[in-house]
Amino acid sequence: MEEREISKAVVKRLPRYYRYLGDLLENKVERISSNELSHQMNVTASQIRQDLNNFGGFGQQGYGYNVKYLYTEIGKILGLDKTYSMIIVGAGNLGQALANYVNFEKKGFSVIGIFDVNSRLSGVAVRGIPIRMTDQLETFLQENKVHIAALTLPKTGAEEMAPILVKNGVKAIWNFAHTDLNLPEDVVVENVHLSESLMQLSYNLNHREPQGKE
Amino acid sequence: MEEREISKAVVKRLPRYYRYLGDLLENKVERISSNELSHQMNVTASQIRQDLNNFGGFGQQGYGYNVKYLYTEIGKILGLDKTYSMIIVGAGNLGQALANYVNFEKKGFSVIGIFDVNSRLSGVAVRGIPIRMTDQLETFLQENKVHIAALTLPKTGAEEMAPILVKNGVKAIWNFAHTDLNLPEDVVVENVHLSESLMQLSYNLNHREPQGKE
DNA sequence: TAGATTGTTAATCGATTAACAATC
DNA sequence: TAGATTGTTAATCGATTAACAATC
Repeated sequence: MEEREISKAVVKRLPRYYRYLGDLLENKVERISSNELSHQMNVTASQIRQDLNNFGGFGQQGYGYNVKYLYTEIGKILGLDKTYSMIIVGAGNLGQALANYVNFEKKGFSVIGIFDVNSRLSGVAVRGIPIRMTDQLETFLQENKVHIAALTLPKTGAEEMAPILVKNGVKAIWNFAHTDLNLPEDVVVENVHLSESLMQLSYNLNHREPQGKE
Repeated sequence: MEEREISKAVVKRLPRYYRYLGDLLENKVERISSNELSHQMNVTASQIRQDLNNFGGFGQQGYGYNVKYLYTEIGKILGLDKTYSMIIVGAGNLGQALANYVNFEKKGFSVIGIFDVNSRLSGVAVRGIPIRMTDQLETFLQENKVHIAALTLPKTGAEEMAPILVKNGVKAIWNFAHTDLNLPEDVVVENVHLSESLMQLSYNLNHREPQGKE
């Protein structure tokens, strides 16, 4: 199970490979060379080969890569051959968007609970999943195995909830709150900071090249 | 206006500095050294100083950085001293979440229109902004200066809409669709690929260190 | 002034790209 | 077999970290 450490940059590229391979698969493309893929994806062929070879030799000299095989293998590397139970803490627009979304987009991530502090949402259902009150969260965690918790609530709420989640065995947090959660090393956190993304856009909008050169 | 090229990595860190400085400001901290900030942010002091010095000397030897001043300056670098008009194309949960969200979170980004193809949403308002039909988009763009367009609609829709936006002068696209938009060089695109973020989380969940070491 | 801490140069580290021998 | 293309080593490039002189 223990390969040498894979860099963050590589891990970040894997889902993109996966997406392109999925598209190729849909278009019934059977095989592809790193060169051809590099043109489609706008990266170097060298990078593709290096990235893949972190995990093994998936190609064949003189042939390239079998699309279906490579797609499946990257899926396995990403853990998409497994299923995960997920809860969403914070049933605002964003939480509800995720609830509607995650199930659709990718099998394997199954939303089994949605929580909120707002009692007006009590009993309201999103995609058949009733919104529960946050004070029932701990009990719920004890009665249900939860792999992933998405935090779609304000900063202070997220900081309060995270340790409770961790205490009750949640090992992965998808954090949409505007804060960096400080959690034990064996808990993985993936941050989605939308306002920081928007600021990057704003930066780039103000610093882009004048349209002179093509 | 033309400094030497700033790397993507640096730009990505700026909003995080901005957030920490904002928090410090709220806590009435007047000055901070790169060393102290580095501890709070879990980065090296060297990196902070290098990053900032891409844009100028904001500190003072023997003193450190004035929090309020640095906060303001980074804000300017990010373009947060300006205002932007924004539209949201795709009025599903995610689009509505953004509409509710962007205004709150950061002044300066003002949502002036929301569009969707679904005629059942016609006339429905989100935060006082009526949802318009997509076939009115082009006219709207001609009548209103739009700086930023958020694309919160499916892949195919996004690929159709993007060129229309660009043709009518939109220079910044916040893309939530699962596709890489191929647009002219003077248009900036910031991608938020949630499913890829979730896959990274899944990867890390499956490859994290066993909890042995602290 | 002495102490602190920046701005900046130099050293190191890591990631990307190039090159090519291995091999299908 | 000859041609294509990988897997992998070596070279380059860029980003991070360390060190320290400048200076408040």
